[in-house]
Amino acid sequence: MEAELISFLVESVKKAIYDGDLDLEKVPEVSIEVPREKGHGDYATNLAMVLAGQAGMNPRKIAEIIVENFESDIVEDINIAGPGFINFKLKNAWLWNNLKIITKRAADYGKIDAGKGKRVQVEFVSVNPTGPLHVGHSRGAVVGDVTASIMEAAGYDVEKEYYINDAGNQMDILGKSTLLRYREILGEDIEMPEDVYAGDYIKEIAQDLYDEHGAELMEKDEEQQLEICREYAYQEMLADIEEDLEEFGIEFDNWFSERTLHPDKIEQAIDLLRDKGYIFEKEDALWFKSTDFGDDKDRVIIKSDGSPTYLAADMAYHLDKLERGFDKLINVWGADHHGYIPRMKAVIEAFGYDKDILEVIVVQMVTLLRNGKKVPMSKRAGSFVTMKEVNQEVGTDAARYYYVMRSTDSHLDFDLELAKEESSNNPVYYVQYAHARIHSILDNAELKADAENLDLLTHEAELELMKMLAKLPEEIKMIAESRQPHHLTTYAYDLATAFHSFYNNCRVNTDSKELAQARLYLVNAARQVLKNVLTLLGISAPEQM
RNA sequence: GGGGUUAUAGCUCAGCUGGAUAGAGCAACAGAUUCCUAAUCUGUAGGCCGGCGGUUCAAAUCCGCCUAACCCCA
Repeated sequence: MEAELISFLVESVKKAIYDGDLDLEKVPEVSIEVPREKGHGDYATNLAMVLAGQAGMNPRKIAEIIVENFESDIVEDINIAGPGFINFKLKNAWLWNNLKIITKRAADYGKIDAGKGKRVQVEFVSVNPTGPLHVGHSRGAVVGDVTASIMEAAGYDVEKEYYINDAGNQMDILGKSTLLRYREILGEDIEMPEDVYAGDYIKEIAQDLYDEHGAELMEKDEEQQLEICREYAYQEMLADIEEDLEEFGIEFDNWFSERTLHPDKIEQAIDLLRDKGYIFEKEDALWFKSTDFGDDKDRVIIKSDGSPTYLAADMAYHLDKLERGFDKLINVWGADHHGYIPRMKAVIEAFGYDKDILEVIVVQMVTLLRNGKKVPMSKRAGSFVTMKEVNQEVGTDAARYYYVMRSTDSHLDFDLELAKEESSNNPVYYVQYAHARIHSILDNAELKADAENLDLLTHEAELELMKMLAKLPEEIKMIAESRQPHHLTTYAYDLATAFHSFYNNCRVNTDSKELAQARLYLVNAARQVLKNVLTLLGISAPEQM
């Protein structure tokens, strides 16, 4: 819709320039918005005000010229208001026709080709497999998942990836932690040191290990014991993570193991940078000269003991991503990693790519509250609430909605008790209820939906609903471009509001056959759009509640 | 000490590239269903958009400084 209006406007301006009414070099970027005030029409543009400077005329005069030259078959009324706004009122016929488009495209309605098939990788969650996913990870998981879905709907070729940090010291600690618990099960009196994972899940892993292998580990030397424990715990942890995510409706196209980078890929990445002159030696360590690319200091990549740093592996990993030919790499990171962005951008640039290929969505922290009180969480201390626990407590639909409903820039307070107590006021139920209500209407209908008399749909509430339905493609475009999935929950809510208002104003199954059939057609289109939006959010669309 | 994010109604938050009278939910108050699900709808009230400067025809939005909270780094 916006695109059509813009092209009509551009035509109008071109014509005015050609006729000599406007003195402009070229037609500028035209933007269109939906005015806050309904009285201002369906759409509006500030084009005349933007042009005022370069054309050297007052905005209202320019607006008059544009309006005089404006021709369009979808606009009912066009007028000038305020300091120079041009307001448009659409013909209802356009809205009626859009219902047919929705019906025809069905599950594909809302999909657009703005992404033009560009290949985008979204990497998210990527939690170390040393413990279960906790509530702090959930938000990034949902944000990444929904962002990926929306970008796919916007016409990008999207791949979702999980990077498994399965190499490095934390894996050895995992092995050590498991071994100590295992020996405890065998009857040893163990005092847990500070530098191990203390969570109860380690005990469970150790118990499983014992159930499978009995005491046979003790016959091996300590190095072997540690390795067996490490690998056993790793596999169990990873399986748990995959299961938790799957239950949360999150599936990845690719699970990338850090181990596949050691040591060859890492060496290759370093060699590449060394050839380009970005590697130097100092104090027995190997450094990456990231300050050449705007980082505030250079970074160690190989420590003096010869072991690679996290950054070394991340370099190799991102080189691998770049070589896979993605046009855009989107990483979803927690706010505690934001300081990592400049050095990763430096890495991308050092490899010879545009640093803007990498885009990081920084997701602010989640504070879990219970009865208004902060739940303290520390992975090391073993006191944390898992993703699974929260999802079981409030339900995955509500959990997903809550995690994605706020701007990623804002901190999120998630009160469990509130989420449960207020479940009847939960926005997610409000949206789902609209969907269920439509099914109820359709179940009760004795007639079949028919597009024959859509021109009977002229009630204010009907027009509002149809306009809301027509907005979905524009919403998808805006959300995909801004990477701000929370806007989709706002849209879902507004759409539900438009429907509930319609429901209370217009009876669908009425005595008038023609009107009933037209309204059934409208209601079915609304059902489809609600369903499409909920699907993008990964939330179920119940037919009964 | 340096950096990031946030600050908007009593509470939780929207406000897309600067635009017309700053919006929604919850809470409060007043109403609505002989009829498709009242988990709904309609209305009222509630604001120095953290503070001070600056840019602009126009600032909640952009820039600078200050304050507070959270998070990173030293």
